[in-house]
Amino acid sequence: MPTRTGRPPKISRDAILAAAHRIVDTEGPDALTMRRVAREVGTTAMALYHHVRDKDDLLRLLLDDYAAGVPLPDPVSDDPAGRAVEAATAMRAALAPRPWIVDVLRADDLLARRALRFPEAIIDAFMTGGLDAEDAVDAYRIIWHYTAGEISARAAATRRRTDDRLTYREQVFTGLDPAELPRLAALGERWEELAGRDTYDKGLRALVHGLLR
Amino acid sequence: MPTRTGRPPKISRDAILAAAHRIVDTEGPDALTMRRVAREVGTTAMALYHHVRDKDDLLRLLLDDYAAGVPLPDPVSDDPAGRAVEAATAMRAALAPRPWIVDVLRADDLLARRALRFPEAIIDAFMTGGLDAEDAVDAYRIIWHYTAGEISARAAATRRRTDDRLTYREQVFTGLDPAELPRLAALGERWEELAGRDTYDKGLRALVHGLLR
DNA sequence: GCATCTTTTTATACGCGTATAGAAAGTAGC
DNA sequence: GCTACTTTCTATACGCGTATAAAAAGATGC
Repeated sequence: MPTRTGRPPKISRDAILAAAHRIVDTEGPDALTMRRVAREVGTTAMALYHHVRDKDDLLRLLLDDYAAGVPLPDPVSDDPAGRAVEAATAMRAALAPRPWIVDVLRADDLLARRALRFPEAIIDAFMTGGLDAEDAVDAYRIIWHYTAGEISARAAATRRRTDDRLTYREQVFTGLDPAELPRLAALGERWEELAGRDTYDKGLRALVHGLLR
Repeated sequence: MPTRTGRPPKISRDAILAAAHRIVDTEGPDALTMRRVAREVGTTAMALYHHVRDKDDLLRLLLDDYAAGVPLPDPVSDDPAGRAVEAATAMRAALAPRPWIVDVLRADDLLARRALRFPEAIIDAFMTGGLDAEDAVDAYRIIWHYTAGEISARAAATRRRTDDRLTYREQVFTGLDPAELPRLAALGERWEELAGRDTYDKGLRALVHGLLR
């Protein structure tokens, strides 16, 4: 008997998700608060908690929806290393504009249901390259850690820059003792410029090469 | 004339830092709130803001103190790759038990003043290995991204595990379609076990090898 | 001694995530 | 029609980081 008992719901998880998508799209991820979502669906913040476990849960659902829409391009290279690089690059390209996703997923190695194409492709590339299953999973997780670290560093740096703190790094780098820190002292003010470079691809290739060796 | 005008301070930055250290040491980083620190030094939360810019600033100062006490062991290897691996491993060992540091420093490539020994040693190893200054800085930043990503993933996973969500990953991995995701479907429940492994060293060596190639 | 200026401290307030308690609105058994 | 039971929603509250405004407490110039 599938009859439902209890007070009939005024809102649904889908409605919550739709509202959340609207808010993120139009006002950015910072605007996504439980109260804001509640207002959007015409209820109170606490009512949401009967449909999602907590805000993290909501973000995970949001990401899963989002991931479903991101295509994994067909591989171009035919060597395993090239395919691993391609898949990881696609994964990073999908995530980089939405660093909040990384903050949500850090713990879970990008394990959102509808994002699994990315790990699948990377693990497959490594196994094709001769690694056994365990080593391929290790390789994937290593690449994930690198990717997550790079994206969230980049996001934090951008946030910082829009704030104020151009000065903090300069502060750290002024008046270094060349006797104690010769390399850094020699770099001096160049750090600021060098630290702005996008090194993802370089690191990724080094990683893939080293892992397939 | 170094005479001070204005209302004499009741508290000092040093007192705030000392209190913060006490709190983190005895109650953990989650207990470190501005109000808690204020109570510890016998004042109100807002009074702290005349001595530190914001909570992030406080955390950075805290980290700087902490970094001063962590030794960088003398190198054992004499090849550059070995020295880079040693320095990075020491850096990670210093940070891993205190993942909150990584959250604070993500944007700044571990640029706390008194932690500069670590980048110095890593950049030096790479330059000794034949890279020019720019490539060595790139190499350091790549290693930092990897290290930061690994530490914060590990920390988030641990937090997750102490919570509840043993189930989330299982959820994602049940009922995969072997036609669509053959590699992952074949792994099945083994993921949980494989994802627990510590792959830092493996990735680090791959990275260093790839970067010095 | 008193007004002025500067620095620091306090008071109050906002929106955040979410814990807790209880009210509301249905179905089911009698 | 009444009571029990279940589910959902609402009200209230807590501690968080911190913005803003006002008060306090000293030095300085007259």
